[in-house]
Amino acid sequence: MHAMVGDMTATKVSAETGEISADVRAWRELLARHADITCALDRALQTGHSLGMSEYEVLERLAELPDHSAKIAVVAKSVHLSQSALSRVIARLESDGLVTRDVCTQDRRAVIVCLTDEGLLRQHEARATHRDVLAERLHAPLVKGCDLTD
Amino acid sequence: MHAMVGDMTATKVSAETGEISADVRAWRELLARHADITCALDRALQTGHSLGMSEYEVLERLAELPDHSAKIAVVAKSVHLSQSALSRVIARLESDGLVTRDVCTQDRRAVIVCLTDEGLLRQHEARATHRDVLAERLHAPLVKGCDLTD
DNA sequence: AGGCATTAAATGCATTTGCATAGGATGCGT
DNA sequence: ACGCATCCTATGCAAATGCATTTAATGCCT
Repeated sequence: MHAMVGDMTATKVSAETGEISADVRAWRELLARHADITCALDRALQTGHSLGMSEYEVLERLAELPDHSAKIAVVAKSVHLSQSALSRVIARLESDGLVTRDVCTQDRRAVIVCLTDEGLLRQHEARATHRDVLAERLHAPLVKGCDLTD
Repeated sequence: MHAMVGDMTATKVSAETGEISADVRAWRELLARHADITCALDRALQTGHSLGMSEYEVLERLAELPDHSAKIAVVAKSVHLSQSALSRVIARLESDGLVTRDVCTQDRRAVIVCLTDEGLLRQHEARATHRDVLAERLHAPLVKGCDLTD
């Protein structure tokens, strides 16, 4: 059904002693790294470029495409947002003049999002900030303790 | 000021070709892993134990302590929530009868959170779910594409 | 053509979160 | 003892998110 990870001995021991398993430690590190970078990235993008992380990511994905446009459903596949959240992110980007939304002529249910010139410019400006924050924090040692016994 | 990571040649090339840098790839993987596990964990804890992830984490930290209690400010150090969000998580846990909140007698500004018997029980029940989800997804290959060119 | 399941996107609503602020307690300097 | 900066928690408020539902368009089957 699904793979067995670790062995019963280790599980039993950690349950008995209250020790923290390797998985939990790894998970907490992932959480800590994610929180650190997300926070820094959000602040940097917001203060420097008036963009939230979700908005930047959509711009980024579009900028990577040859024609800077795609159906919303396609963008959804590469962004970790619910369909409704993505719909609203794109609505915000549109009202900021960074993307356009046009009904797809082939499939009139779909909407094609396309980066405007201003959107492409903003993405390029923000890209440097984005790169710098990642370079600075992606591999840096974590500061915050993962558990109270540290 | 801050360390230079990578070299200008690589940066220039990726900027020109639109290639995705190693940092960005790593970051997207981190985001994808985080989203996948967070989503699964939240669903599993919610449907199985009526607990959100934030709530579970607070219970977990308290359960690891010998006396199952700590000042809120101490818990805050191991959880990635704003002070206000943590305050509300603890308020929810209290109204669910899983923790108690008592003003610290030594420092009457502080509040001591303490796991109730029911809280400890719930944490123990949920711990198995938590462990299983991590074991299943922490090292599993990622399904969702990280960029639109995949 | 008509009916029906399916798909795409938008919207109402409740929840969670963070920021800014307020309220209360502590401790230190004078 | 008084004043004042600091610390700890709670709360008002706005923004972002997910779920459920709605609206609209498509494709298929008969």
